[in-house]
Amino acid sequence: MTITQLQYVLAVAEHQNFTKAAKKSFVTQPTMSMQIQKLEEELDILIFDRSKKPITLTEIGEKIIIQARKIVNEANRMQDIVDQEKGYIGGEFSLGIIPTVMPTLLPMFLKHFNKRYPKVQLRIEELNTQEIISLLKDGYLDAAIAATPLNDENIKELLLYYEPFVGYIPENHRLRTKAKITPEDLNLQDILLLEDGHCFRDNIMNICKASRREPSDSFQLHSGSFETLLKLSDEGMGMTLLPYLHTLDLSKERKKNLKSFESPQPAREISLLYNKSELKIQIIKALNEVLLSVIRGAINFYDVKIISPIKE
Amino acid sequence: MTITQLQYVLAVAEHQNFTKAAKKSFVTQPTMSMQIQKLEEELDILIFDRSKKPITLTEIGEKIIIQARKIVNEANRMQDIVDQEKGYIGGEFSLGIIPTVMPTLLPMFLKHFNKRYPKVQLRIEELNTQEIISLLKDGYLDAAIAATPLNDENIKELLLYYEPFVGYIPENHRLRTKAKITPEDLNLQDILLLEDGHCFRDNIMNICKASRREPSDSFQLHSGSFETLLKLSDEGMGMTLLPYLHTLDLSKERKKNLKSFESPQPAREISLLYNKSELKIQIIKALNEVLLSVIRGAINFYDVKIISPIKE
DNA sequence: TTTTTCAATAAATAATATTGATATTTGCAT
DNA sequence: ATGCAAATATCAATATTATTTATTGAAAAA
Repeated sequence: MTITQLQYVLAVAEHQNFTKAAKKSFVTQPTMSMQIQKLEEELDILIFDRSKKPITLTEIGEKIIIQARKIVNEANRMQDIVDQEKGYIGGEFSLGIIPTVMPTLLPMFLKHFNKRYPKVQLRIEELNTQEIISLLKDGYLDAAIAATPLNDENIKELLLYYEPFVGYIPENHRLRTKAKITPEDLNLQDILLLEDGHCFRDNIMNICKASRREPSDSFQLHSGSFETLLKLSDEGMGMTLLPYLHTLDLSKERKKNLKSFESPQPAREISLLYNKSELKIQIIKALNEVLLSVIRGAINFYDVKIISPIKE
Repeated sequence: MTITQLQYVLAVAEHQNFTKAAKKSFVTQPTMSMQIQKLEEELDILIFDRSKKPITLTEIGEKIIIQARKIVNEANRMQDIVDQEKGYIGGEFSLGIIPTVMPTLLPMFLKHFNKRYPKVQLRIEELNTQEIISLLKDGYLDAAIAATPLNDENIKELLLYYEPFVGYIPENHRLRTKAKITPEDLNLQDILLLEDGHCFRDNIMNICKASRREPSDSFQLHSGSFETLLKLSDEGMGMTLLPYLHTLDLSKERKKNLKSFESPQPAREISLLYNKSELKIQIIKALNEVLLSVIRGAINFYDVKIISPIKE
């Protein structure tokens, strides 16, 4: 059994197709077939059920790839250990970020990070929390930025910042006259929400739940971007809630509609996440440092009340 | 990097000698040298410091072998997974046993186990608790039998039995007239003990400590075998304590000198130990079953007080 | 049926591990 | 110092193994 064979098995399991797996592994298809056959022969079992289209894993094959992934991950970690010892920070690094953090945080740190660690090739992807959890566990992502706590024992969290929610209240709204708002003021009926799948939506549902209001199935407009919500709100369709960093680059006009919560402000917790296996931990630490240094200037809240990002 | 190369590195790290490592790995010395050089070149570091005699690991080499051991262990586990799936119980299995358990337990279960699992090649070694802990962690032992609890998070324990301590009181001893003895009766001054390193010695020290007597540095005779202690005791040199299973095959004469403790009897806890990585878990489970079935007939105590095997 | 897709097979080749023979180094004793 | 012994490195030859190109075979799609 060789590490290469295990990588081939993982590739086929991923693509469910020998030819594609071969391409992705930069070898020819016969190489794939033969090496996997050799491994199957050595273990004296069938890993793949080739009778089905597309190819599937056999029952034992499922267990084989879990173990194969472990071995390959540990093997990759060897280079990590050497790099760390040498103080070398470089290589490919893939980072997932949730949509509601992406546009505000990315411009703040990307340039800094690239400048300080030019040998790290960042691949950044916008993903929702569920995707992030699953991809982190499978080792397809090296780290991610999302709302926490997740309470997942396989994923470690490094706290980045607390980001309060800020109300965006259009003219003529019932809350317009209040100086500060409270969770009890909120009514899910007239809050414009992002579409399902965004944890920010769940955050807000949890604020409202915390104030003991029942969520309802009435007609709600859901959108994937805050810009849309803001426009709808400007049209008088209701209020909405924004994460603090999003409020910084609103127009003067729109800033007049902002209304913050009474202290302790409800806030979301944003953290850097990574797999407990600590693969590429030295890059993760570098990333964390850069993020913290960038954030320190922009955001600084202590008296906040953390709202869980999990659907409750 | 290949798994074979990692195995070679582990072999050299173990033997501190390329030539011996090569022999043990069934290859020639040039193979050793070249493959390890190749790995060192690929990682661009030196794993071994060849200037010292015997060869030592470099600072980074220490970290390399820890990771190498992980990878090789996980790789070995692959065959395990397949075996388990097939219900196959076989292969080499190395078991450590503490000296004070070895002679009584081994004859009881070895024949049964061999008969039931003829394809398992048991390699049994007599080791003290400290050696067992260290070898289990390093993966040189697949399992071990020792006194517990160890409270080591890397080692799992399967309880086998509780074995009470029994007093062996020669004629004319001050305790001879008592029907049953208590921990408070004991005085470390006149108890014959096994030599240092045996956990059974520590067990007894802990009984005495539990009865609030100070251990002393007076002249004590220490031996490695109970037979010696018994002979000395017969000569009137003092009393001693035996584990229950050892009392079963004493001569009629000697059995007259036995005196048990008042309930709850102080007892040691004997368990089957294995690494938390659960390598060869199916053999461990098989071993546990056989041990339990054999012990069930011989020993059966519930109202006992467990004495820690750890030096306190 | 014909075409397309995809994995298996065969034979040739390239890459790599291993070996036996030998050189080099180091420590140690004379 | 000199020679010896023990151990690792090096070299060239060989065996083994992975990979490739070309082709076949089987199953699904047109």
